[in-house]
Amino acid sequence: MKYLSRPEEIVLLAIWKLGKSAYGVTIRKHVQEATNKYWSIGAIYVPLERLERKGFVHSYSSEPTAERGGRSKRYFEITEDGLEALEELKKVNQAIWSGYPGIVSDK
Amino acid sequence: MKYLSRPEEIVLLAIWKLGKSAYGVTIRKHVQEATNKYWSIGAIYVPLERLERKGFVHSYSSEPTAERGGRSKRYFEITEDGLEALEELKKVNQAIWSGYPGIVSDK
DNA sequence: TATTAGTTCTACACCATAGAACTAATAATT
DNA sequence: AATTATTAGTTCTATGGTGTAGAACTAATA
Repeated sequence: MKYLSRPEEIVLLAIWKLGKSAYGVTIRKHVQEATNKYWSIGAIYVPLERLERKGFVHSYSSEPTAERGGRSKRYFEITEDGLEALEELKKVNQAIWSGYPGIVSDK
Repeated sequence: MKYLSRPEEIVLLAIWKLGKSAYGVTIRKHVQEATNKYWSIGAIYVPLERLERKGFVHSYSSEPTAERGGRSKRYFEITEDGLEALEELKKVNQAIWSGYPGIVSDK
């Protein structure tokens, strides 16, 4: 299994953390805060599209909300395969970083 | 500063860990063991080339050794910029993974 | 001349990233 | 009430860069 690219990893983790409230705008906000960097709109939506095509996330449209501009949102949720990919990635990360200063390997 | 791609991260960490003995073949071996996956020759050397172009590593040729096929090796060493990039990456990794089960954030 | 350790080369599909354009809702204006 | 402005949100698309494979090449000893 190929691993996820870094943007895919970052976006997928954001979805995992956001749970039920994961849609384009909240994901982007979360990612920008976590990485402390500007992310363009495309830098979020393109990986989202690819994650969905690969089966790591699934999306559905909500009802519009009754606020100005409150159009229907496209919510994302992580799939079983997505969870597995995260576990796999976690293992690889721990393996490659183990021994580096400031990294606690929890065994 | 853009982050390193994943192959670049993996290869750079391998160089860091290998220290004085980092050259193409040992790097490849180390990376394959750490990730438990097959890596083609190009999958190692191309990122190496790019890391050098970006100033994260530096390379030099050794004297040939006196063994069959023992031609001169191209050793790699991590630069100051490379070390900084690793520190930056470590921070990003900790930020995006914090809160995920099985991750110890050492604060 | 054969064999071996090691590196260079290169091709191509896929990915990263930016941001303009589009959509569909409510609010303001006449 | 009809029209226009504003807003939240998503879709689209272009382009340069990256990921990955492995064949070809090189330079040493057997």
